[in-house]
Amino acid sequence: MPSPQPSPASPSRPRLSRETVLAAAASLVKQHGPQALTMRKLAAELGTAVTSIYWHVGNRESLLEALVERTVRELGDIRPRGRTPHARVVSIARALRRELRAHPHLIAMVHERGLTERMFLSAQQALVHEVHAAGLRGARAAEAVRAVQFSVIGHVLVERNRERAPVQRPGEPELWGPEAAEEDPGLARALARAPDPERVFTVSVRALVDGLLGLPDSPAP
Amino acid sequence: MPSPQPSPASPSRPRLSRETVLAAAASLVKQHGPQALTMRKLAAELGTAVTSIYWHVGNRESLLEALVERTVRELGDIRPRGRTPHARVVSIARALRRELRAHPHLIAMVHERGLTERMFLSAQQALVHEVHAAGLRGARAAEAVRAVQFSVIGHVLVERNRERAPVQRPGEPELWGPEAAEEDPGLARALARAPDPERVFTVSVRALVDGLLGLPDSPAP
DNA sequence: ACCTGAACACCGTTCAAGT
DNA sequence: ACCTGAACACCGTTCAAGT
Repeated sequence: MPSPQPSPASPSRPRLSRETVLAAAASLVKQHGPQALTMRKLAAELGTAVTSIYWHVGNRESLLEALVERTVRELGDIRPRGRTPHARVVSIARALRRELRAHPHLIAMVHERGLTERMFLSAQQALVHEVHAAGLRGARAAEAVRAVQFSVIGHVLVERNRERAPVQRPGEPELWGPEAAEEDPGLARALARAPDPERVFTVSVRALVDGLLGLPDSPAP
Repeated sequence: MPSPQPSPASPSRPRLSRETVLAAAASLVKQHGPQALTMRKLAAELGTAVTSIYWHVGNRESLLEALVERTVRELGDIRPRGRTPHARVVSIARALRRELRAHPHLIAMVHERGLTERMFLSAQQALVHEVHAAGLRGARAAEAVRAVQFSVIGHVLVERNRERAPVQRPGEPELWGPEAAEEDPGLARALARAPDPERVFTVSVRALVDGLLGLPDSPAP
């Protein structure tokens, strides 16, 4: 036994492992998005031959799948805040949005790979609890939970798309010039500005929860 | 002048034009999505050399852009139905959803290319009208319009993603087994079933509009 | 058990050359 | 004005061969 660990081509590099590959891949995705993760760039990053990666992770698709699975597991629990069910549901929605936005590239990847339900399990259970507290039961409760869930995912997807394509042509300013809504200049001004996604989200969720649970100052039906 | 139109390599094929290229590209996208539109497949479809396409449309990206622009122009006007502003806003939202779903591959493409505002102009003006009729003005009216707009786009995006990845793992049935919510078996049953997107959409939009305009049977604030 | 290079079948795009 | 093939720089993946 001349050497316990026969040195590979580049002796300084530590042995390749599934973990190393996943870590490097995660860093590439985090920095430049999934489309920037090519097997060849990844190999270059790791200082190995492209084909070595295949030994450890199978192929590109299962590499991405493993990445997604890992991120979903890392997603934190949701802690509702507030006194009324209304306030607590809104707080869950906001927390959900924050978590999703913290992993911008991964939302779409999770969705495409069918892991959305697992990703939302913790939030879903929290929502069930609050919706119950608000007096909803059975199918109606389920509908309320799913309405909130869909809305949050939808908003985050819209926001992501907007961020990727910030330049809007023709552009709302031109569409909502002073003559367009002369009877309500305040509205025209508001629509001419770029929307504040945070604000749109909050307004929407509040209104949605109002509609689902009954208005905050009115008793549940 | 031996021949008024010197025949190309394949004499049966009519002369290539920007229109022909766009039509063939549109058909490819409609059938198999944007990722199936490769310049080489398109050339094969048209019976030309790949490079001929570049002469007519520049490159792949501007080809897709032209496609999107054309679809946006084709999008029909929205005709609100119903007696109350509430009903009419809901009808606009449903019409919007139907139009978007009629061009499944193009929603994302429109969004990525920043044409969403133009695409929504007609609907936005209809929404402004209804929201005015409901008594909202200025910034509040603008918020309501945008809340509806974001929600519809969001829902359609979520639905599209779900359709592309119909298999959910672990799967809600396993997550919502009988013991999970024993105190409300109706809820557990409802959540164990796959959601009906149409139903979730309707419930969400109704609740959202309730919250934005005031409940349908209560006066506007 | 792990790593390698060569090879295959794909991409989008450029360019000089044809008519 | 329009069309062409050759060439370039990229992909993901397979495979036989090395240690």
